[in-house]
Amino acid sequence: MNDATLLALETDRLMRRIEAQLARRAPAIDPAKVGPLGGMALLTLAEIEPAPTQALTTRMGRDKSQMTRLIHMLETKGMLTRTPCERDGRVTILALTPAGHALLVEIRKLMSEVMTEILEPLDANDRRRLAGILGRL
Amino acid sequence: MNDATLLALETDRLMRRIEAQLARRAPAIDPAKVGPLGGMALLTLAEIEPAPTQALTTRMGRDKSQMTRLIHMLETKGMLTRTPCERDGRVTILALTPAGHALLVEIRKLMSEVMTEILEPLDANDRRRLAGILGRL
DNA sequence: AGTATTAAGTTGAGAAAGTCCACCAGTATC
DNA sequence: GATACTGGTGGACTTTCTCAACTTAATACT
Repeated sequence: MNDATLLALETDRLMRRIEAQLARRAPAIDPAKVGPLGGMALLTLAEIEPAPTQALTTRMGRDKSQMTRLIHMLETKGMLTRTPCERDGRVTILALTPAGHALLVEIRKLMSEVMTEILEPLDANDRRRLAGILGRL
Repeated sequence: MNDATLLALETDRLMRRIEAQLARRAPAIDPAKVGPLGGMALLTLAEIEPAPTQALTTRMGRDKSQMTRLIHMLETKGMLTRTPCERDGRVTILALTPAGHALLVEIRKLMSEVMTEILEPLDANDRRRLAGILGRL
């Protein structure tokens, strides 16, 4: 077995575990039913808010049409606002609403519970290293 | 932003990049159209072959019904064989066929191309560390 | 032995996620 | 001002995922 290949498989496994854990506990904190992808979008948006759709799209690595629909869903649920950009008539700027921020608090709490459980076999050094490495990729 | 949360987002981003790169180049080497998930399954099976369906299922972290269908697809394409277990009448043992192994050679080649590209910003030490850490998770 | 659980695998149905393509409306280029 | 490009939208479709019901086989109970 090739090293690089193994690495890809293990990354996939890790991601699946994270998603499974989240799915198991998410119902409790997701009354608005934004779904896992919606949650990801909110988390990602929080990093760069306010930002044009395009920025969120590339950051999440998803198709733009998928993003359009996701964003509209989040807008109708009151989690974010879409305001047209003044400088460029094509772009719309996304920003979280207070409700969006409130939901994020819950999502982050959940996420950190899940991650501490999953990262449990790692010591503090490993965690720092992992974070550093992922940051560079 | 919480560290653990960031880590999950970055893992997702990484996985998406891997998948996107694979999808971009896969058509060339996938005349049998096993698809990305099929490729993953073959790679994973290669690690543990011969193995019962259940082992592959848990290793891939997917739902068993999904796995049933995926495996049947791979069987009809001649990539693996399903033989009933003698000891336990419930389980079926999966094994790669020569065609499966042949396809795997291509998949691995592709995978390692993609991964060297993606891991390019890391030096050898980081790669070893990352592999070690993922192995422990 | 005879019933009750539990486990492996299959099937159905439907939701969620992802992909591909054509399109419109602004913007930039020349 | 015609042309190409970019951000975002919508339609149609495939793949992946999930949930629940069911079959058959093994195990546990007592």
